[in-house]
Amino acid sequence: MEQRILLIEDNPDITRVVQYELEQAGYRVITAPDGITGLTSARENTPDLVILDLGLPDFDGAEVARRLRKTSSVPIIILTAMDAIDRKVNLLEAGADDYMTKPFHPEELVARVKVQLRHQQHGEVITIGALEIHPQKRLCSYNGHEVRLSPKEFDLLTFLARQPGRVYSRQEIEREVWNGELPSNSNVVDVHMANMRAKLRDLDGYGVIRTVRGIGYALKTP
Amino acid sequence: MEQRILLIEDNPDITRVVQYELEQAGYRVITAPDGITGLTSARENTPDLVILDLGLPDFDGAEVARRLRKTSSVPIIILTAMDAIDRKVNLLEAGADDYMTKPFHPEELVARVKVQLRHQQHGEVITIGALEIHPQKRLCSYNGHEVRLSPKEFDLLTFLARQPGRVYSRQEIEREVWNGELPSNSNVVDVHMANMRAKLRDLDGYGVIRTVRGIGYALKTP
DNA sequence: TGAGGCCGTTAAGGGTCCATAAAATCAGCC
DNA sequence: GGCTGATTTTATGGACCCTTAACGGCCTCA
Repeated sequence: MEQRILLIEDNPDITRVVQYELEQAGYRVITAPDGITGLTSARENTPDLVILDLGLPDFDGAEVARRLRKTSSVPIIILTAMDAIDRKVNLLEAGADDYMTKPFHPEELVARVKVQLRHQQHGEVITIGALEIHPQKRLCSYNGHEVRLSPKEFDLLTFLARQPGRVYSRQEIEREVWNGELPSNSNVVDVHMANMRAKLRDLDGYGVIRTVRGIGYALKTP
Repeated sequence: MEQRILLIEDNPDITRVVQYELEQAGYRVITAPDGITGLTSARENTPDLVILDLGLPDFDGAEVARRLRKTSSVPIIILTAMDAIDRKVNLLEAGADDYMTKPFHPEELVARVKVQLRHQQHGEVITIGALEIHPQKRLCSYNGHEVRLSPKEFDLLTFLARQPGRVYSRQEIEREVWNGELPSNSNVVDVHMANMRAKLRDLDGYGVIRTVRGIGYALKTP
């Protein structure tokens, strides 16, 4: 299926060139001249990727990126002037996946678009030893065998997998996975850990989850 | 085979010029002076491409595009006055593939027609295991046997097929397939899934659609 | 070695979410 | 204007999951 790219850019010259290059590469391009229009269009057209200029007439680009991120995980590529490059950390933090400084070669932009879409296509995979987690697909496998996890179990394991080896306290886990809404004497976390361990045990996944007495839990690194 | 182009345009002058150019380029041209006639003609003649004027005497052009799209994915090129250009996003949303602002050079229109027909020619096919989807023809088959899907069902399946395996939330599905216009407690999505599953079940297409409790639906990858 | 906390395990209750059928509404077509 | 099929709503039953609570084991420190 034809992939759609939303280009949010106020400069008509840049818009025209970029649009042409992208269409030559086989993408459908939707354009918006300012942040408001762009956000609306993103909601209506659900593009596969967004290219966003920082210097928009109405909004700060980072603000637009942040708002996009609130409702979607669409990849975002930022266009920025050379002198604004020191804010790149902020951009990546705001949810941008890549950035380019003006002036740039349109072909390079196309190349980066392809990279982002390929990432998106394959979907992130977290690998920890024999354990594989596909957050997009919500699938998990051990040694190539599927592990059927319940929703909470999957969230829990994915959370631990964010930093394998690091010990997370029950409080941290409850805050992230349960949004902090649990009675103080609940042992739900323990129960879920036990259930996951049982499922992994059936696949020789002994000791994937490590208990640190008095502190919390962690995933064992290979 | 000679390709047929349906031209829906109320201005006889434009009609004559465009028809001449297209016939010179080797296409067969069918004309219609208003929306009703155009829609009827589209059904009867199954053209390979439709050129549609926005300013029709009876209907809004976007409305005509939407109706065409309900039963066919024939490429649509919109003709619009310059001052209506800001509605272009709406047009693309309504299902238009391209647009031209009046006045235009007839040769440019012919060029765009060629581009659209070339895209069409390639006849993209999405294959997921034994499941095949032809977005242009709006046909779907399993193990070589045709699956008769309703328009909404087809849109739904095609949407899931954009990234096979990835889980889409009901919200995402409603945004894309229903344009986000659904009461918050509706379960239409579920019902359509059930109906599709029933149709696929008749062809041994067991378990093509995966339910992810608490999240949404996904297509199973082979 | 014994007490006290901490953790593992289990099973049952209650609740949420989903599948399905059937009824109701809508839209296109003759 | 009625007919047909598509779409949506409503209702019900069932599957699955989360949580609670109770108990037993193990570790640790006196």
